[in-house]
Amino acid sequence: MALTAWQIENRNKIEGAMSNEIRVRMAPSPTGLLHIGTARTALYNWLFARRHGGVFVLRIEDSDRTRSSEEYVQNILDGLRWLGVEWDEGPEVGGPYGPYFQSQRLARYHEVVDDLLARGLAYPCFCTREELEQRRKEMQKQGLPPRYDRRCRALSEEERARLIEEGKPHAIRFAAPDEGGVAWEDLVRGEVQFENNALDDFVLMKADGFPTYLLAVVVDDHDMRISHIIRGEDLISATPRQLHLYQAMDWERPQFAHIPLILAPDRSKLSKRHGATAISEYREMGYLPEALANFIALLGWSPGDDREVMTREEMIAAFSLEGIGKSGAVFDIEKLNWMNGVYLRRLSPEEYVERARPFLEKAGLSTDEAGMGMPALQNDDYIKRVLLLEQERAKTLSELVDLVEFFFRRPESYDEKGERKWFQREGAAELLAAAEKKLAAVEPFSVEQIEAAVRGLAEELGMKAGPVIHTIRLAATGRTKGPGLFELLEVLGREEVLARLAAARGHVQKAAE
RNA sequence: GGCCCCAUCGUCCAGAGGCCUAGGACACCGGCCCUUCAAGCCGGAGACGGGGAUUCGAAUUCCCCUGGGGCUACCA
Repeated sequence: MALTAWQIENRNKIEGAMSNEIRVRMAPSPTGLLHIGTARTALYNWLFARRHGGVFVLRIEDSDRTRSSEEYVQNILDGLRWLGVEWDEGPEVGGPYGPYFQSQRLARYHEVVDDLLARGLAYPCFCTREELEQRRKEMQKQGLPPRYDRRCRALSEEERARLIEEGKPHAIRFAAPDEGGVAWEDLVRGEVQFENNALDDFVLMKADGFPTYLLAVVVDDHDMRISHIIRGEDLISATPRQLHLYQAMDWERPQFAHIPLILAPDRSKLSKRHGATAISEYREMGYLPEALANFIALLGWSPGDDREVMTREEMIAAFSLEGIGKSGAVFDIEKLNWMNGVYLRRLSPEEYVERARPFLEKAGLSTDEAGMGMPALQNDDYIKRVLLLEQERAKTLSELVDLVEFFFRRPESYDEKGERKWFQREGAAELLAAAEKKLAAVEPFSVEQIEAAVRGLAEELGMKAGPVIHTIRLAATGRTKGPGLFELLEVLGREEVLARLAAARGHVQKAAE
């Protein structure tokens, strides 16, 4: 761990001589999967940096030793990259202000704490968790705000030395001012102020030698020369304490912008119990990253006009902190579905197929395992044609699996309502038999020829085209909805179509007995 | 409970004193198109939480109430 105060001061003097450049950061803690809300905050920071030609830093706040995990770090990195939120400095890309993991910056936090300790702005606290917990309960019972009673602040130097000598575990607390107040000009909310007497002597360094969030963010944001802190509203109450630290260290404080939270339909903070909250889950559900990013960007921000579907470049050009609203936004998956559909339809055929294919493969639909006994159908071209027939209907990539399943598996049953309507009709079996015969003779087996044949058949039978089409559709797919019948039959291929019609005819006859 | 934040259609946004008989989008309803479903197009219903104040004039400013939310850890 190479960071020392001297090095940092020196470096800042050299590099920072005149860099009031915009530097923002996202500082997730790897204690869970990348959350929708975290991702949106990252996006806003990224957009802000790009808009102003600044730098976007990613820093991993793994100062909670017990809850952080490598697996989550990877999930966060992957999720951000997938969304197209690339960081200029941070894990795996490095940068001049690293390391970008708080667990690797321990010496620096101790350095700061020692400085505070030496100046009497911090003190060791020997209270145990249990003691603290009990006192908190008592205070609450008495209707008092549960603040630390500062008893260790009153300890004499001798007592402190003795307890430390004894090896008694202790945390380090900040000696917070109890008079006056703090205020800052929040870039989205305007002036926000707090009274100091509502704050208590918060912990800077835990007994395990790891910094708390409050200490680590301030030190890192300062060391990494962060100019703007754009973060969730849930951290608004952490701000006054951070401000006190900046003041204690005599560091220039950054600008703050607290963005509203993303809410669940019941208007509470979006959490696991409301369903999918992780970016990776949306990825698996088949949402396109550009659609998801576009959608979450609009949750709390607007370009100022009525534009909604926007490219990355348009968003960058239009982004501003003024465009961020103050109230929480409910995550409406219905609208996401719509927007994802828009993006899906706008994809070029090639790109669309490329993105959709993995979902079919995962479902086993493009392999022999599908067990359809249709080896000829497993080729590349077939999959492409199948996928293309559903491009305008799909809302998500994973939904495609169901939409397209009948192309890989013969129907084992038929849609109930459809069966009643089309199969239980007078002459249904005969109709299917006639269709078989007719389609057997179609040459070539193309959309145009198939259409001509089917319409011709209807005419010969003295029927309208509709019923004939619907009956054949049900026989060939087992369903009442889907792509245009002629297109669908062409892709399925003559052999398979005839087999399915025959099977359906058998089914109808059997049911009639 | 205490501290802090917020408040326009069901939802996401526009609206920064007269342009608002409040605009767009999703969802919803109806119609068109059509072999179904989707897509697309056309139309409809749908909101300024309440009360004061300022002003010639308020969705827009101020105050109060109400409602919602966040925080209140040796988590971040």
